[in-house]
Amino acid sequence: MLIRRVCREGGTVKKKANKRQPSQDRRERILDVARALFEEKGYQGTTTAQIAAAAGVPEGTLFEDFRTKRDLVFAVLERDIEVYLDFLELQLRGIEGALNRIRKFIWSHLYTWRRRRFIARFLILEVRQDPGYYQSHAHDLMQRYNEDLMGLIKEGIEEGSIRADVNAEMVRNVIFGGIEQTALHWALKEDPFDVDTCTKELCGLVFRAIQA
Amino acid sequence: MLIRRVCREGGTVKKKANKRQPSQDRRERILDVARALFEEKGYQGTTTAQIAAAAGVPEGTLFEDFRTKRDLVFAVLERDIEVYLDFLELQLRGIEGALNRIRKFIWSHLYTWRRRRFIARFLILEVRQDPGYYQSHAHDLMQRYNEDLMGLIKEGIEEGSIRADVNAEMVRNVIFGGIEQTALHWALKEDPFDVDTCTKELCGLVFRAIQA
Amino acid sequence: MLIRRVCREGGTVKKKANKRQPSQDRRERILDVARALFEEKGYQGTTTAQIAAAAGVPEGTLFEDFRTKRDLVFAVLERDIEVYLDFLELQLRGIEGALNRIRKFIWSHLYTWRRRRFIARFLILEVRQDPGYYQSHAHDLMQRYNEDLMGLIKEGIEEGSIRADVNAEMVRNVIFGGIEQTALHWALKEDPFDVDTCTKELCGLVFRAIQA
Amino acid sequence: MLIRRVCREGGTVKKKANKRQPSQDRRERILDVARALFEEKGYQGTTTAQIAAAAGVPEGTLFEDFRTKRDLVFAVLERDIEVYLDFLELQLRGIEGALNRIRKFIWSHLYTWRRRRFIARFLILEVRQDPGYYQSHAHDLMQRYNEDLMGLIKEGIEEGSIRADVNAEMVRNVIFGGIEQTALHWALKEDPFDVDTCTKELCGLVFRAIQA
DNA sequence: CATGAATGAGTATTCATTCAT
DNA sequence: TATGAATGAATACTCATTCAT
Repeated sequence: MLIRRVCREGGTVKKKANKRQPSQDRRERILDVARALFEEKGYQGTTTAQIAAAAGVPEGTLFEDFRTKRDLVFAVLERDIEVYLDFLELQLRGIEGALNRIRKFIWSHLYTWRRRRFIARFLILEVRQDPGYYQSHAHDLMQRYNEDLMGLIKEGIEEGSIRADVNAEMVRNVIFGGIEQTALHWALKEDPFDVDTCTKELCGLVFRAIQA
Repeated sequence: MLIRRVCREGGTVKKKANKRQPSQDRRERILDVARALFEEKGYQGTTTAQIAAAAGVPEGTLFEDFRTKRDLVFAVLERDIEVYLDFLELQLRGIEGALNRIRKFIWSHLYTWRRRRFIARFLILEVRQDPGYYQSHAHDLMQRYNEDLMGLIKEGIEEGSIRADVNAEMVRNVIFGGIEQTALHWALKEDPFDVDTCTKELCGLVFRAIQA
Repeated sequence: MLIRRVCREGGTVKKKANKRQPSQDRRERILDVARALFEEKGYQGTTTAQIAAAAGVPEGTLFEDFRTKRDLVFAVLERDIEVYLDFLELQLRGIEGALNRIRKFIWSHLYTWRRRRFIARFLILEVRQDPGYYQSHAHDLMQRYNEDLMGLIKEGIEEGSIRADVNAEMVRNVIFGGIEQTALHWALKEDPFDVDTCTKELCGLVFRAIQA
Repeated sequence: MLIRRVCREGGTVKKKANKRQPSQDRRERILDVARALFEEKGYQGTTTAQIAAAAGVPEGTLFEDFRTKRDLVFAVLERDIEVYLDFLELQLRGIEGALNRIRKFIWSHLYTWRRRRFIARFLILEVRQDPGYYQSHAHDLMQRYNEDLMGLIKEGIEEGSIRADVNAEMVRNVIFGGIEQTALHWALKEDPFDVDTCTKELCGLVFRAIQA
């Protein structure tokens, strides 16, 4: 079965002289354009060929940096989430009181989703359907994030600033749900929201509900 | 308000009343099996061939009743939403007081999503990415549904049962968001929720936040 | 994940008015051109696109008639082998004596391979590497064919026309091997052989070796 | 005749004697692992990356020693065939009589194929399809090998030990064919054959056919 | 000479939709 | 109106080979 090769070898394959690409930049560039394209057209709607073209790399290179297309999305997500979690951690430093920390948590979340529509869209709409997501590092990060909020709620209960009779899970649902609805309207309709105002309003409602 | 439902109540729900009966049955059958398959394997994961086979109709027939596969999903959604809205309207009859009506609204929503995982999954995860959705009748129905809740909230403010200083939009966000988070955990993890308990907990939180 | 479809649906896809193709003819035509191409360029060297183009059918049609490319080769082989076995059976009728029957067997084999280079090439060179071959109907047929020759040899021993001390397996090896070498030189070098002469010479040698 | 071998015997077998040693080792190592991999997974089934990795050389190095992957297979073949021809030449020394020499020829052939399944498999199944093979040194060697057997047959005719009326070509076909069939069953089915027994049986048949 | 990252051409198969009957 | 065979566009991934260092 040597035939196929034979055919290819018939003519010498000459291409334009290629220049090397600094590898690290390249990976970042791919992640950047992939995020933009995924944001614009969804996961299924974006082809690896499009990503490669937009990043100015040959298609084969994509698969050197990322084993599969799916690995690529997860890599985009992970990078963004990690940046966000670092940011969040910094934001929460030096803030006292569970409620104040929850307020900051909400603010940071809205602030980030506002700037990175990609995270909102993919976390809410795309990856949830992918069973692989639940084994991914991105999911781990989100789990921890989730637990962070649960932790803050319980902290509040312990320190007495949050009523002991609230159901922490439902509180989390309401907070995440409120954020998600707010962000979603924007993510889908391009109807931008004001982070400070939304934070104030969401906290206004939620705190009145849970304050001791 | 929910008036529009009332209007359509006079006649039986027949869209193309002149179509001969076998066709009508067939259409329903297709919608039924399509819903089941979409629920099980998602939109992309379900082929028109599978739907046709399961419905016992030739593949070409699908495209007589529905111009495209996308139209078919939307039709499934529309039918379910319409059934739901009829149900909701009935549930709300004879209930006095905005808060009581909102409670019933939440309960109905959770109750229905619990029984029709398809609506939850597709409304939250699939159709939102489809620009066509925003022109579809399904979206119109959801819009009006949305406005219904807004109406109830404003009603409450007017009748004095809800604080005048709440932001109605954010209240709606918190309510829908809370519902969605609750339903989502279930839709994705098969972790069933109890409708009555969840209603009670969600209302407990929300009402404490908005009660005058 | 409705996006991809959406994109495709954007423009109406209009093609040249297609004419129907009588299905049975088509299958045969595909088998014919596939045989020719496989013969010319081997299995790996032939693409499904080439086969489809040569047969004048759209590529998708190939996969309606044959589930996979591999199924297609086996189908070509099976058809040819079946035709050959029918032919052989007819040739052997009314011939008395194991040696005479073996001579006819050899002659038929050479005669057919001479006309159907494809069988020679694929049976000797290509399918043997394919594990799937050993489960295929084509292989079953060849097995039976093999056993037929072994049967004739044993028959000869029983009737006393073949020496009892020969190793039947090696006799078969020598016969098939002799045929194969003869056919192979031709199959590869386009150096045609004369069926009658080769039969005479091969039988001359072999019979002198095995005759009682 | 086998004379040519004798000529090369004076010096050790060094082709590019001026090459520095490490390169020579490397080349051998590559040939060794390539043979093992080709044997195990066939030509198409083996990637140059795998070969490079197994040989512990960078991929680029492969293409310094061998212009293409195809050149590499041929090189493996050539080396094995050369080793075999040297071996054969040695085996035939001091044997008198064409039939005795042919017997040794057959034995050596079977003995070698038995130990180097690679040669059997590639010569019978893979390279024959490659038009490049017929220009390769490996093919030259096999041609000469072929002619060697033809020479022995003619020798036998001249010395009167082989009947003058046999067709030398068909004798060769029967001998090679018999060997190939025997080896093939083993190469494909892992059904090992006994070299001495097979030699005896094959010679038993063939000699009875051609003995004067 | 040696390297190994970069390259991009190449390919089997699926499936929504059409349209000749 | 109903059919279902026919259609062909669309797509992720591999791997032999090159060439800048």
